[in-house]
Amino acid sequence: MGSINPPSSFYDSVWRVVAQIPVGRVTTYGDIAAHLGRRGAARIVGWALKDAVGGDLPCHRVVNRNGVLTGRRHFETPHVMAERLRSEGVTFVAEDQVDLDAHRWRPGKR
DNA sequence: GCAGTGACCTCGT
DNA sequence: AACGAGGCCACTG
Repeated sequence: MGSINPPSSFYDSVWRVVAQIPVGRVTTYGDIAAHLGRRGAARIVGWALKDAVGGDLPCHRVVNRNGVLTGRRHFETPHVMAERLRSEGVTFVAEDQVDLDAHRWRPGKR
């Protein structure tokens, strides 16, 4: 807050929202896209995260509508995503599926 | 400027 | 209920 910067592109907006995800919480692509005003841009969110893998953005806290770690295969190693979420206290209902009902976070709430 | 891509979502059968 | 196909939008070559 305080200093706001105009988003250079849609990616910047996504990265900004993802960077505000608290620890131990997860969000979905559709929620981010909807928060940005683009419901059909859910795929673009994934693209932005792909460019953010290896950066300082908690891309592992973004899951699909089912809570499945769809992007784990794009990480350095497939198990990194789940390991990180578990390390933050996120519960799993399956090997590659997190409990959305327990850690669902919505953008804008910081 | 055109075409291809893709870590999704929704609808139809 | 489960499976398949299409649509959508923004970025890169």
